[in-house]
Amino acid sequence: MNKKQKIIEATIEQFINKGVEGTKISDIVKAAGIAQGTFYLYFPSKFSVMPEIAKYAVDEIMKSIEENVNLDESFDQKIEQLIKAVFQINEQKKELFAILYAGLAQSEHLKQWESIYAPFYEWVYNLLNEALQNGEIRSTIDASRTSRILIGLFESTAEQLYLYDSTTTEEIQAQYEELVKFTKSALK
Amino acid sequence: MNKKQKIIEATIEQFINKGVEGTKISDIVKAAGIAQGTFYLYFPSKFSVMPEIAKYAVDEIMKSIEENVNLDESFDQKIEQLIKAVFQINEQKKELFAILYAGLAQSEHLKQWESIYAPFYEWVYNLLNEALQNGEIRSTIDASRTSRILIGLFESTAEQLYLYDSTTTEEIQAQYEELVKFTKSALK
Amino acid sequence: MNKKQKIIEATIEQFINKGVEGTKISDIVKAAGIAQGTFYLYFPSKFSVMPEIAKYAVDEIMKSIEENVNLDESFDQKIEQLIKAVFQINEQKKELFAILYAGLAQSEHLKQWESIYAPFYEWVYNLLNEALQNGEIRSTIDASRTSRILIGLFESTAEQLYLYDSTTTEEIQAQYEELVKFTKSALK
Amino acid sequence: MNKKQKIIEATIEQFINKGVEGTKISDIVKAAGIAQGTFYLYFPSKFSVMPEIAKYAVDEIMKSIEENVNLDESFDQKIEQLIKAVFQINEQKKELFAILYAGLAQSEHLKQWESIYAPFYEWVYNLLNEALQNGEIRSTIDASRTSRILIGLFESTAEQLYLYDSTTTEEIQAQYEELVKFTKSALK
DNA sequence: CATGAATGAGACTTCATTCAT
DNA sequence: TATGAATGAAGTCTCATTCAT
Repeated sequence: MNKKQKIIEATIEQFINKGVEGTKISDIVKAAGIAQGTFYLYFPSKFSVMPEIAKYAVDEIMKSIEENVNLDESFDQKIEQLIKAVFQINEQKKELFAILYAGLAQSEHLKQWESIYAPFYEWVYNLLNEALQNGEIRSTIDASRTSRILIGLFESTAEQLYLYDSTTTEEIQAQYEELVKFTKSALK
Repeated sequence: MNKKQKIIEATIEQFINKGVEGTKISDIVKAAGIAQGTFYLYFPSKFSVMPEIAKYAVDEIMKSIEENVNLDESFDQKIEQLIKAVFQINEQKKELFAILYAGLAQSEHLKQWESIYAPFYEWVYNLLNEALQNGEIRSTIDASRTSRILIGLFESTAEQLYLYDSTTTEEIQAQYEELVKFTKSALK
Repeated sequence: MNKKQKIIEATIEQFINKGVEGTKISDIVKAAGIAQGTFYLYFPSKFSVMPEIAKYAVDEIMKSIEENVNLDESFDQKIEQLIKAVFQINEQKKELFAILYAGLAQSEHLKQWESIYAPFYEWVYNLLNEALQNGEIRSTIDASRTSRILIGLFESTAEQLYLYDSTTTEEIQAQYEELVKFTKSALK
Repeated sequence: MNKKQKIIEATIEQFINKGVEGTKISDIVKAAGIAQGTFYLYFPSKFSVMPEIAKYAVDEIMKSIEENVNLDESFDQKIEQLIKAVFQINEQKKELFAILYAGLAQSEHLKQWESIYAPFYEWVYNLLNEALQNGEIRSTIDASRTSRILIGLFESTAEQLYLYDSTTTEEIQAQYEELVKFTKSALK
């Protein structure tokens, strides 16, 4: 594997284990099995690895969607599956997403993340557009604006649930169902 | 003003200007006009000032709600006004909320923030409960769960808008209207 | 002794022993008997100690002049004594002056050194002015310009001699005499 | 051009722009258009390029002398022209000479520079010798010693003038004239 | 001869924390 | 309580040098 990829993977691992601020460059290079100076050949700082991590996270989201959502089913079912996909990936990679959500609030890199998140936005946008054409959702919906609203809605709800280690499975299931009802109703 | 209050205000100011990680204890004491050692008489670290900041932020949210929401009007109007209140305070204090949202993702303090956020949750919870009793929203709504969903929905949408300096007023207005429609429909 | 003074003395000592570039901040603080961080309370870098060193060197020059030059004697004798003073101090502190001459060529600090060297310039200027009034030197001399020429002449000659460890005493004596003749003739 | 020559020229360029200590090997190889490791095939360190730079500088001095001094004219005119030549080259290459003067004070390489400077010393030495034979200067002059004194005198005066960016043309002209008078008088 | 990615020792600088006053 | 000079551990980053190709 090339060294850049090694650095990215080691950084994700260390960020998850120790948090962004708690991670030292020396932790990263140790985990990556490279020399201290080598890190700086590829990135000027640990923060500049963040976009790569965001790309990885969005890839994971998209993979989760692909695995969970059956495009042949009804719109309602696809919404359920989509929410399930978001919940699942947030559960599996909760530390990773905690890092991303915290980092997202640092506006300096927002522009970059706009483009990194694009595949997710687009997927939801297309879903809504198709549903609009099929008359499956109310015609007053603006697909572009609503795709942003939906993504924020799903992620904020998932975040609330999974960042608490103490949340029970029943609790999560109940909140999932509430969110599904809420969303379907919102789009009707 | 007593020194503790001075420290809290100086910390908010510095966190907003330089970010949490970028703020040094020496910045805070300089801004507060106190000696370096004095800080430690009140707080063990800059992070331990965070709950005070969160309290301040929730106070600001509640003030914005009180100013914007007329409890005598219809449920639909109250929802509109509530969203307006959330948008307004996110606009006015966007750096402050950026800090909070970033901090929220660090699960260590989530428990504390649960209780700090309580007034806001409760306000929305009561709003929903009353609407349920008046038959103004669908009866399948769980007021407690939905209050969390709504708060996440409103704040994530506002955050997306205001953390971009480049978002236009028209864009914000349009997104506001989309969100109002979305929310009303969700609760119907 | 206060810590700033300790730093200055330790820096001179280390610069002389190891050269400017060869001296580490850690060498200075070790020699000064203070903590690493303390250095930065007083100076932002080792280079910023240079003006203090230049002041010290000019003090040494002026002390050497005071010790060697008898103001009551004839102009010719005072010139001889002045050159002797410059030679003596260049011999005694050759490493210190080597550092200064090297540093002088870095134009960034020249303005500062102008003012630090002022006492020496002024002393020579006054000497020439008095001699002009007494008719001891040719009237076509501009005291201000010639003071700069003389200082350059004396220091460059001394520098050439003392920076070579191998220069013999006889050689130095002969060059001293040649320089005295040269200077007297120049001013006649 | 061969790579060694490329390295020398690139080093001069970089030393002038960034100073000796501020220049990295990587700057040199970039400017020379060669690979990092290639530098070490020709020089063991950046400092070891210094003698080559000194040779270049002395070549420049000698060229300036050849251009400015008409050997057929009177001794007084030749002195004027010589000083003009030194001033001119110090003006044109002030950064280069700043580097040399600073480097000269590092005694380690003085021996080498003795021989590099030889052509300049010799030229002045011959000038003085000839003038002695023609009775154009006082017979008490030792040509060898005085050639060193003169070179120090000219260069120190020029250095003082040109290292200050702010020195005016009039000021330079006046100092030039004072130096010419001074020198002629010294040799009479 | 030439390359240039990789190395890693080590200097620099910061800054939370202490403690004598 | 309050002060602020001093501390020194710890992390960042640089850059000369190497060596497999």
